[in-house]
Amino acid sequence: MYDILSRSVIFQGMGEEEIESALEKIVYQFRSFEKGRLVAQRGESCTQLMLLLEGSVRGEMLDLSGNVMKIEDISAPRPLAVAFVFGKDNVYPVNITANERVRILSFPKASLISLFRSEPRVLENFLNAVSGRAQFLGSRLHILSFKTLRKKLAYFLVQQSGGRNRFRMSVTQRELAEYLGVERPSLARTLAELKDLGLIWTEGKMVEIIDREGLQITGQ
Amino acid sequence: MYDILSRSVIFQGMGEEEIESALEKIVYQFRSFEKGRLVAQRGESCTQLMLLLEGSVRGEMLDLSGNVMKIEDISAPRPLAVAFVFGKDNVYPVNITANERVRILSFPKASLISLFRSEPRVLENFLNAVSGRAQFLGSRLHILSFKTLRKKLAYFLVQQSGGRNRFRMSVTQRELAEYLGVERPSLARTLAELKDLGLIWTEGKMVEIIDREGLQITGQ
DNA sequence: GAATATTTGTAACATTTGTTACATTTTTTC
DNA sequence: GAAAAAATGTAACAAATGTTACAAATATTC
Repeated sequence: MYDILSRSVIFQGMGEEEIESALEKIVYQFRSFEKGRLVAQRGESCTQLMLLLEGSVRGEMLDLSGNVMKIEDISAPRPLAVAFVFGKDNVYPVNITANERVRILSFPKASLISLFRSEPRVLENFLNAVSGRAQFLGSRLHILSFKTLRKKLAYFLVQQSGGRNRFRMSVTQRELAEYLGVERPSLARTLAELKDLGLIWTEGKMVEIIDREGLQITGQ
Repeated sequence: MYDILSRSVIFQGMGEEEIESALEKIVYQFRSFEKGRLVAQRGESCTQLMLLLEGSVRGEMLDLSGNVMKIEDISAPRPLAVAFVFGKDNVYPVNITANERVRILSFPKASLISLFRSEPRVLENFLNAVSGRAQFLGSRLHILSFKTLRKKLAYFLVQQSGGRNRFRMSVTQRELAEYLGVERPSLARTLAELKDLGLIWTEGKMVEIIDREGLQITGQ
């Protein structure tokens, strides 16, 4: 188990013995859920940091008409809901459901705080995790704040390129469409427009940015 | 100054003398910026926690075509970029510009960490601030993930109502439209649709939810 | 309370995106 | 490497949203 923990964002940078001795001093709990079971329910108060040891879960919300909207997938060894242990609204924002059999290590908030005291590395890791979460959400929000799909896509491509002129798309069109909040055919259409305009060139998953400035200006 | 700090999210819950003696032990810096000056530039690395003592700043990005897009306004005594002191990408995501003359208290990351050690309350406050930021962004993202404006608006109204059937809108249509990422006339049109459907009733800024379930189901 | 600024309601039309469907290509599985 | 599954390209049409403009209502300022 300690090998899994040492690869998690919360305990990274610590040796297995170090983790073991740190955990001896605090209270924590093992929990297992079978496939399809509810790990946490929307609105339920979040008083523990949960760390996935094995398996994966999905966050999803459902409206009154019964539609399920998948928000996110989380796999071991990631923590669940790092941003909801602290802060004002200590309730899960979505239902969390087991995709398969999962094993979870669960730390009450008090244990977490005492870990912060005894292990500065855990505190730093936790701060990094929550901050990273906020950064990720901020960057998603940023891209969604563009009003037209062409702008969203242009911004995404420039960001994805990381300054290089040729790069490989790391996601499928379907995934990218979901990320940008549009339908897949709409994305394909806009991608074709950028190609027709001579701003980019693509072959399979390879993308070449031909006119970087034009790409950034496109759509005003 | 200590009175301002005691009202900030970072030092709240601490008395003025307590704050004063905590600050005596660490390094920090005062800075001032005139109206219109750049407080921090996009891409610049963020190594300090900045706390607005006076005035307000705005976060904005600009693309190569020179268009300015306002992201957010921040007023004293709020901290700037709490989520960028820690985490992987320690760079400002946007330009931060002074709206008027501002005074800022600036804590290097090392000072912050030593504050965390000596003042558990500051640590807790900081954790709450970053978590709160992630929660805020997550909830905005959540609302933007609805594909149609009618769903976004319905969700917003249900959320805003807080369970009550009559409530006062706390924002103008223009602000709400910006929040939802749509144009103001589009919002007004959709609001009128919800009224025509008999789901809500409005007069001035007062809103009454007539058919809560219908509102939640609307638009599937 | 008169003058001014801001907000709201609404309309016509342009543009963008969604929807559905299907053929083709690429990747994965066995 | 053949078969199956997934991903991609594209088209026609429907629906939603943007754009622009203006009048009416409301709030703010002096």
